[in-house]
Amino acid sequence: MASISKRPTMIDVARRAGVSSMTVSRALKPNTSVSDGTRERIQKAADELGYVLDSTAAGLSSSRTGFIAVTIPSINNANFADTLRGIVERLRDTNMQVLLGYTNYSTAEEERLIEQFLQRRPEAIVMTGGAHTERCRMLIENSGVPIVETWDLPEVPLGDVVGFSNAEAGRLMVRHFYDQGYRKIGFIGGDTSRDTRGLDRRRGFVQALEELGLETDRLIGSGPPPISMREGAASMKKMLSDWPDTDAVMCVSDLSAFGALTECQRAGMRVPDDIAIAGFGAYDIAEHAIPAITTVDAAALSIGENTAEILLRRLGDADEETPAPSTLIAPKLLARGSTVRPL
Amino acid sequence: MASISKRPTMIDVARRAGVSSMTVSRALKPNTSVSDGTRERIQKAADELGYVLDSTAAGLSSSRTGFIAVTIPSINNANFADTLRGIVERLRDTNMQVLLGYTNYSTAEEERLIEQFLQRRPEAIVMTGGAHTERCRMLIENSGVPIVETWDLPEVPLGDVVGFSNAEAGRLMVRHFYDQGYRKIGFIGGDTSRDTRGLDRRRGFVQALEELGLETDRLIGSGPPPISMREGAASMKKMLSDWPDTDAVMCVSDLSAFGALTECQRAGMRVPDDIAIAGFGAYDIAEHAIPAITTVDAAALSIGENTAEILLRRLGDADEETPAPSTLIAPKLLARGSTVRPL
DNA sequence: TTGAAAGCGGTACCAT
DNA sequence: ATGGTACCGCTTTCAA
Repeated sequence: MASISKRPTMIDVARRAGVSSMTVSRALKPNTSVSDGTRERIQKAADELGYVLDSTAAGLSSSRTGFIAVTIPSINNANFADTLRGIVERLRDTNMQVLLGYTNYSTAEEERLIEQFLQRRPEAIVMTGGAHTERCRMLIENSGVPIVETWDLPEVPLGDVVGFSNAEAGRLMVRHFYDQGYRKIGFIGGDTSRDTRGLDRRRGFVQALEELGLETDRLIGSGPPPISMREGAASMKKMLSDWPDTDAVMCVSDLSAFGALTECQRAGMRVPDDIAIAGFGAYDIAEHAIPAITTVDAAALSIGENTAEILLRRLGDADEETPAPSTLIAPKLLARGSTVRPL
Repeated sequence: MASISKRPTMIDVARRAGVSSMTVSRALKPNTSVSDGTRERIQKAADELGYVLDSTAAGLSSSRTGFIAVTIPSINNANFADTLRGIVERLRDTNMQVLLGYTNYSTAEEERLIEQFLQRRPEAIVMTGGAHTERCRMLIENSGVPIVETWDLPEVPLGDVVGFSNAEAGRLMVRHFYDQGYRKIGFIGGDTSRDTRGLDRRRGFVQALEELGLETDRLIGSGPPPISMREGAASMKKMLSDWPDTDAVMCVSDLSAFGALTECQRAGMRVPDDIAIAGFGAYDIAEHAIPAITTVDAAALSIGENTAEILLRRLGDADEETPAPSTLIAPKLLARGSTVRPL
């Protein structure tokens, strides 16, 4: 076991095993040419000393840090958590590790994080969305680190993209409302540029209303993200007060949709008979609320898995010949009791 | 700007500014003795070259990596996310960075993570709970890295502790039920040793029932964590089928409590008139459900903040004289409509 | 299969 | 206030 003093190094292990430190270095990694006997001896010596590889030194020497930097807007968000999980789980059996940061939906904070991360020499960077400060773009392009942008379809991508059209998600919902016979349709949230994805959903939503020749002024801004149940409830209250005859509302997320739903129920309204409510994100709550909330599933987990796959292809020894394709996810509408009247 | 070739190093900056690399090193950190003029010149040269510090090299040289490793059971859990946020936000203005891993409630996975993290030479490690594999304990003790265990009161702590008694949380709820006149009281979840905190809540719960001379067999196990709405609903179904006269149920978390609540509502039962339901964790959903769900608030955010504070005291240049105290959090019961009958 | 030597890019330490 | 130098612990490279 380790003595009370300094941590043992490869040289200590080498000495104990009667080999050079170079052989120790090899023996500790798979697929290296070290005779079985030597490898065993070295492994034993390392165990006895309680040796632990210093990947800081390894990283400096090899200029491969094994870090993948990932920024998400918020940790406490089931969608981004799922994407992160997809990345982490796909990376588990590699020697890559995720360096996580959350931006709190702020591009300034994102810039700060990226600047910090770049000092760690990550081998790739995964970001949520395509909205970045000018300086952030510059830092990234300057660094030459491969990028994947997710959850969005940036107009000027920094690298690969694994995302979907948020505008399309909004459009899908308008069509669903329309098919169900709703005509006085509103939207809650997605008003601020901090949440560009929410903003895009609202844009697509409004655009689809226009195409159908429907009114487009039933829009309630719920302020800066994260938008949760409280904001959803407050916004619905305002909606009902400003446009009492509204018959369908999409909320920027399922959480705010649940808040809106409870607000309606407190007001004694029946959902969907008096008013239809829908959300976004396919959260658990949407499935379990009574009535269940119609939502759009953007395949958060799959975004993460695809992202990791692309990265491994870029970094790993995988077939470099096939360039990793930008992956376009198709958002799916899940119609449920909060918008569909029982027969 | 950076050329197409290799990243510039301090030596490049030094050359350009006409100083030694040592002076560059100093100039790039605050509170170092470098004349204003020199510092400016160096800063300018660094900017022009697009220089980015390599903290891998810095870490190797100074044996201060700036990493704090943190393991939590699950990313997608508002409680742990809040604790993490408390840590990260307190650390933001320091040069410490969080290295996050999630164990999926598995001590084996925790061991794997810790082993990986130790190679990064973190300056401290924060873990959730006090349950670890033997090997994990050994690795940690061997490493000499300062530890904080959170969300629990381990019998044999590895270092500092910022937590609370989960058993007490269970006891609190039994007393509340009793005060409200409930006598046929059950518990959902917390049956597996993977979630030792849930298990402790259930233990305290059962113990308090015993002390009051009440039946203690209305226990539904909901299987391995994470326990969410679906499991809560299924467990409540079983509870109502096995013990139809149950009049109060605590669930291991607010998410499962919400699932249980919806199950009761689907079954046409009134809450709390026919049955009372309570949860744990003070999630948003507990506040916004109809009726609002009685819960226990364990101050997740504050656990994180306290943890970070302790770490900074241990690592930083702060007053070393006062040894950082183990911080005991008192869980608070929030009584709400799901257990309290209106007058 | 194994080893020797030269860095990787910074910082500690000691001079000046 | 600034510079020189050794060295952090490992891997790359080249030789044997």
